[in-house]
Amino acid sequence: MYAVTTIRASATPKKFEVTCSGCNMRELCLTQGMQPDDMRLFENVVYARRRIKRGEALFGAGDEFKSVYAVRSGFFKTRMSSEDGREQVSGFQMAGELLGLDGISTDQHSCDAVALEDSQVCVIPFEQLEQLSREFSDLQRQFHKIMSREIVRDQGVMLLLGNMRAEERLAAFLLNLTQRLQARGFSATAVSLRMSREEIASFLGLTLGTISRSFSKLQDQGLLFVRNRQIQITDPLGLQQLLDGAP
Amino acid sequence: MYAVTTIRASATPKKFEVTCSGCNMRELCLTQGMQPDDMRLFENVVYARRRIKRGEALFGAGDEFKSVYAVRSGFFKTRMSSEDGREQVSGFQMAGELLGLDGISTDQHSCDAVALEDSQVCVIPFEQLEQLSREFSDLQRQFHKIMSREIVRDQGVMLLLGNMRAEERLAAFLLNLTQRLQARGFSATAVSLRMSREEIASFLGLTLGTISRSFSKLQDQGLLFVRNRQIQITDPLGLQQLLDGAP
DNA sequence: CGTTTGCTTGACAGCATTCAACGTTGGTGG
DNA sequence: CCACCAACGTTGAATGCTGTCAAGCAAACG
Repeated sequence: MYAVTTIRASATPKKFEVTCSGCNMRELCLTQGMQPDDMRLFENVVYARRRIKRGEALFGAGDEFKSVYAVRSGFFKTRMSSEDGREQVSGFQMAGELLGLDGISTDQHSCDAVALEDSQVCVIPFEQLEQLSREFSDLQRQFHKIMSREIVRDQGVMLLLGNMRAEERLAAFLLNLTQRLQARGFSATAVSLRMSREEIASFLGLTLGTISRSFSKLQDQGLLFVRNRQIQITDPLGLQQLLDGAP
Repeated sequence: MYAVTTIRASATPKKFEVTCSGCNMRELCLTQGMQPDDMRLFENVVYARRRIKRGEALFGAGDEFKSVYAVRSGFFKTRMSSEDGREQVSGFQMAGELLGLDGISTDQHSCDAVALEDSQVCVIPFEQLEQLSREFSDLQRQFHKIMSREIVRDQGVMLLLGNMRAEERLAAFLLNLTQRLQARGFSATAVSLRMSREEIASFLGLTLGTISRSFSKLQDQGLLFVRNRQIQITDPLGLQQLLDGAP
């Protein structure tokens, strides 16, 4: 169905000059709500960065779990597969979001994380994260919130996959994407998709053809303009109403 | 689609004599891997129990989040809904499993937890859980593993909802159920379902009719016997192969 | 014993998949 | 700079799975 081959990024972490306190994602990341002094200590733990080239994997299913990762720049997808080889994109991650939380449960990652464009992540060794979060309750609380948010997010996707039809799924996907982009200072109406139609399809439990058709239909309804991976949302409320009101 | 009415259980926590160290679910619960001495301290936090009658809610979406709950006996479903009223069962929980983790992210529960039979839960005040897990790394680690396991579980459901056809979904559901029951000392082949066909359908993103048909088909294939809510699995490997091999 | 609820089954319609053909884009090398 | 190729995306037609609706039945409950 999808290519199983996975190119691994070189595992060499590099040290950069950027700090958590100086990071413009700090209010969306683990450090949210931390005291400046505590953050200084946290920076001693999160000193390593890793560059991941487009198409390379940050980690793969089965890899030993040692760290979680905060996306510093770029864009990722996570992809899981069942024993028989069925694959599915389980999420898309952008700057400020955490990757690797799946690995805690078994000390092994259960999905692949692949960069959709050249990216950079902060490496957060998990042992040390746990240790620090034993000392700083702000950090502990924020970490728990992030894990919980991931649970709630996944359940939202379950609702989407279980209840919505193709157009609604795509609308929900686009709205979610634009909301997250907006929180990062980007336009809420002009989106440049980083993922292929096939990846969107996989994430939404549909096929490439259905996604393409759904884009066309949303465009015919005057809700957006599609030009390759450039999406111009002309009627955000209309998109939203696709989900709220009666179909 | 589904009834929205939710009867709330009386909020009176009761104290029982049973301790964590004496609980037969201790190896499946938060206390797994804890030292006996630490467990004693933990018991001072987890002193309250709540009885929930069949059909009553342990908590509901929007309720303030104060505690997580460990199922001591009985059986629950969690149910979420989107703004427009679409509902979906997001999971079924049995003894030893944790409820309420969704509430951490926003300090409000985002789903309902409803007892499918008369049940009993241990109330674990979250503030105190965080405090204790700052002192005991075993507890901290176990809690993180449980949250991570929930993430992985949800992603497994996403894969099911996104990729499988009706019979496969039902097979996967039954296998998952029997595995969990087996881990609790019950038979892996004789299952007494606690949920209705409609609840199974909602969980699997299907309709009541399709579930009923799928049960009949699995029975016709000689994989199991259905008699109301009593399921006798006669060919567990065959069920498993439904998922592994080519459909 | 009657009523209600839950479940099964049939017929039909609809939405998404499948398969295939065609068009477009972007990258590569001449 | 252009030509070519491969990957990606769009669209059409036919198939098939699942949803919908309704009828009938069984089980549970009072």
